[in-house]
Amino acid sequence: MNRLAPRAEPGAVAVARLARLAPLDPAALAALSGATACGRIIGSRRELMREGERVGQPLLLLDGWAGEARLLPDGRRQILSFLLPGDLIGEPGLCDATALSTVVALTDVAVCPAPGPGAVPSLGAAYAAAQRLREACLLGAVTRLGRLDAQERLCDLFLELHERLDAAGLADGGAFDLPVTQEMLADALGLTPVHLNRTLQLCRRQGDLTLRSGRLELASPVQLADRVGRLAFRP
Amino acid sequence: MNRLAPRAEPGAVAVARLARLAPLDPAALAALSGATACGRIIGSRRELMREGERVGQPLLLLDGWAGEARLLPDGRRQILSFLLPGDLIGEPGLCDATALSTVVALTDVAVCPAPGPGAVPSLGAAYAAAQRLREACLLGAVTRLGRLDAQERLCDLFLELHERLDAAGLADGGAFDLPVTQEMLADALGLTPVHLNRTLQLCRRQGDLTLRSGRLELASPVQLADRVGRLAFRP
DNA sequence: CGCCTTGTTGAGCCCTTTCAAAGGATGTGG
DNA sequence: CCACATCCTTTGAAAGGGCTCAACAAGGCG
Repeated sequence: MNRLAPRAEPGAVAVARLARLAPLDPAALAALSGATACGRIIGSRRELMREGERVGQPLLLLDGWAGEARLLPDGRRQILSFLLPGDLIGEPGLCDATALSTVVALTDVAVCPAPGPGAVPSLGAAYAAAQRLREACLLGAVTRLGRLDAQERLCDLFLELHERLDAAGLADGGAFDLPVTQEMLADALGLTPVHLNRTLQLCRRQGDLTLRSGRLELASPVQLADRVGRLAFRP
Repeated sequence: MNRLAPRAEPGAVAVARLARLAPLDPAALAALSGATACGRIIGSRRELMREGERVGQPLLLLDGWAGEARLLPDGRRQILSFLLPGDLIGEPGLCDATALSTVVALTDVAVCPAPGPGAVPSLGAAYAAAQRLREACLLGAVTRLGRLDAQERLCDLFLELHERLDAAGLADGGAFDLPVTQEMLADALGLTPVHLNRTLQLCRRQGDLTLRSGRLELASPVQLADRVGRLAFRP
């Protein structure tokens, strides 16, 4: 089930993504390469963190996708954000707090402990930038769910993922791997799987995208962004 | 229009709310009382910050309500969060960044510059706690908009406001002032004003609340929280 | 007292959900 | 290498929640 293809450099993309958020000095790079060496694989559907429990060691996601979610007592689920390679799970520097959300591995996933920002200021800057980016995405999610219709939501989410994956070097033009089920997308977009599927087909028929065997291609990201009124995040 | 009743102590509730987030030492209290002395009034509907522009001096909201919003090109509006007395507008310590959202005064509002956390660690701790609370509310908003129906959304929002106002000493049992129009509530809940109104009546008929002339009373906050499956935030 | 914003109500339509079932993939075991 | 099981995707039909349009009542404020 979504087995991870072993990469040449386990944490290379994650480190590259952090480095793009803030320039990393040798000390930061050393701390990171020490950490990525301790990576471990966690199976799909496993929980990395549970809402209400103490957050443990903050982690750095090296490979695979995870999801931050809230679970309602009656079984409904809302995915708050997708976590991509290079994203943090839990806030470094904030220990001993209770988790605000549950984090689940959506695919098999590789993680390593996130080095504390303690003695490495450039790493702290990267973490701060990541936190800020996360907030921008959360605000985007609120707007998406509150004021966009199904088709706009879907396109807006795909555009966000494209931006983020592109920043990690994981996008190829308008195309990228989308290793999640339609049900997960539906849980992120506040839709039912059935309606998500229909919306997807609508987008396909309009020529906005193709999605086959876990690979998504956006016909024209910029044009699409303009059409759904998405304003890119510029830090 | 929603004129501010002058208070004996302009920033007392704001300071009290911050103090409840983290114990404030004398240095922090001094910095705050210096700042609150510089408070100024800003009229309803005025913008305090605009998305995409540089954030200016971070502010502390002393009195009145503001709203953090995103505006779509076609006129739709999503209120991301309500800002209450004691809330921060802009992040202290993060200067020279572009704003991620637009902040509007929803009523007449009193603000003062937020003292930088620089030399006062206990103030920094309070700011960090505030930031964390803000994140919890954002996650709550995503879940609300994504997975709750109209009635659940409304009750959940009222419960959040009650919790937050209660922490500021601005709630009286299950009752508090709600100085916003139904249109603003609708913009926060991703509903149309018309449907918000009907939902409100439904809640009234069920005996969950009364709302007259800007004052809301929740019949039984705990019971209601249990019914809509809201889990209180416990730091 | 009259204007203007806000709140309320009605009717019909549309987007999204629900329920149900049939195809397609994918992986496992024989 | 095929058969089977399981998960995921796709499609249909009908119901429902929320939206739109429109008009009217009700307050505040000048």
